[in-house]
Amino acid sequence: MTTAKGAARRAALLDAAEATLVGGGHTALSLRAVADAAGVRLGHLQYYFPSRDALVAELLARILQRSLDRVAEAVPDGRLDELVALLLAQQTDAQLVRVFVELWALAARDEAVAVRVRAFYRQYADLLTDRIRTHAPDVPPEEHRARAEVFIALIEGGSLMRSGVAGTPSAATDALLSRTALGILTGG
Amino acid sequence: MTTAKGAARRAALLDAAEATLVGGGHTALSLRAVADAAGVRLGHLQYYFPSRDALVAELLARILQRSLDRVAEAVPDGRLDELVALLLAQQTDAQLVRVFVELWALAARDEAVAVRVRAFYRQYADLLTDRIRTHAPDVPPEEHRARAEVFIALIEGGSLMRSGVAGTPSAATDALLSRTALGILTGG
DNA sequence: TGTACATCAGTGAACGCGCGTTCACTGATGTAC
DNA sequence: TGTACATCAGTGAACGCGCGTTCACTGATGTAC
Repeated sequence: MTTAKGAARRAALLDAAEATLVGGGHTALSLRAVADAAGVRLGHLQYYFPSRDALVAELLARILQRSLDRVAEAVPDGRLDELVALLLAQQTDAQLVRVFVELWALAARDEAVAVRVRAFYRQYADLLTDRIRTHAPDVPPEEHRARAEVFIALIEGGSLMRSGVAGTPSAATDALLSRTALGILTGG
Repeated sequence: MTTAKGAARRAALLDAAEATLVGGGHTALSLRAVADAAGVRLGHLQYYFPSRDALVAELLARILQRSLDRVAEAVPDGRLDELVALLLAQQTDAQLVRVFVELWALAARDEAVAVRVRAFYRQYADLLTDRIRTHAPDVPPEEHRARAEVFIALIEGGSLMRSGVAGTPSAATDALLSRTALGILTGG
C-alpha cells in the first residue's frame, strides 16, 4: 500500500474517479464506471478502496485540498484586484464548477461530507481574513471575517451564474462582479 | 386526468415527490419511495406519471414556478431594503435551499434541466431589472441587468454560506450580506 | 546466489438488492340511450 | 329509472439491469536466511 507502484495506482484510480464525477455527476460515480475509466477490473479497484464510501471520502479530500492549495496560491500575493481576477479566472473551468456543485449537493444531504466542505470554506475564509486584515488593520476583527465570508458567497454564487448552471456569461455582469468583490474586500 | 380527483391525486403525488427529494436528495427520488410516501402502489404512480422523467420534469416545473411566484411577491413592493430582507428571510428555510442545491447539481449534468433552471433565473433577473430601473432610471440598461445578476449571485452564494452546506450562520456576515446586497441594487 | 515464504497486485464469478418499466388485471365512476 | 359500456383509478407480479459487496483464486514482487 505504501510502495511507489501502489501510490501511483491509487492516484490513477482517484484521477479516474474524478473524471467520472465530472463527466456524469455523483450518480454516475459507480465502482464499475471508475474501474472501467481506470482500465482495471472491479475487484482490483476494491483492493485499493474497500468500499465506495472509502473512495468517495478520499476523492473528496483530494479535491478540497487541491482547491485550497489553489486559493492559497492566489491569495497572499499582489494587489487585491489581482487576487479577485485570479479567483474569478479559476472559475472559468466549467468542470471545476461542476465538481463543486456536486459537492454542495452531497453536503446538503450527507453530514459527514458537509463537515469536510464547511472545513474547506472555513480555511478559505481564514486565508482571506488574514489578507483583509493586512490591508485594513483598523477595522474590528469580526468585520474582517464577515467580509471574507460575503466575498466567498459572491464568488461561489457568481460561479453558478457564469458557468451555465444558473445563467450565461456576460461581460457587464463580470465587470460588476469584479468591482463588487473588490469592494467587499476593501470595505468600499 | 382532468377530473378534480385526478388533479388532487396528481398534486398529492408531486407533494410526496418533493418531500422525498428534500429528505434524501435526487438519488433518493425513486418511484418506489415516492409511491410509499404518497401511500399508493408503484403501478398507480406510473398511471399518473408514465416515466420517472415525466415526474421529475413536472416536479421541477412546479418548484421553479412556486419560487418565481415567491420572488414576484417580494420584488415589486416597498423599499429596497425590505426587498433584501424578504429574500434573505426566504432562504432560512433549509429545505428550500436543499432543493435548489439539488437543482443546480441536476442542471450541471442534464442540459434539459439546465435550460429550465436558467429560464427561472432569467425571469428572476427580469423582475429585479425592472425594479432597479424604476429606482435608478438614469443608468444604462445593461447596468440594470448586471446589477440584478450580481445581486442574485450574492444571494444564492449567501444561501450556501448561511444554510450549513458551505458555512454556518453568523450575525456579522448576515449584516454585511444585507448591506452589500442593497448596495448592489442601488449602485452604492 | 538460491530458495522459501509472505505480502502485494490483480482477476473473475457470484450474491442479493433496488431500480425503472411493462403489462394484464380488477373495481369504481361516469355517460349514452 | 335501468342497463350497457367506456373510461378512470388503482393493483400486483414480473422483467432485465446495474449496483456494492464478498470471496476464492492466481501471478508478481519483495524479503529473510
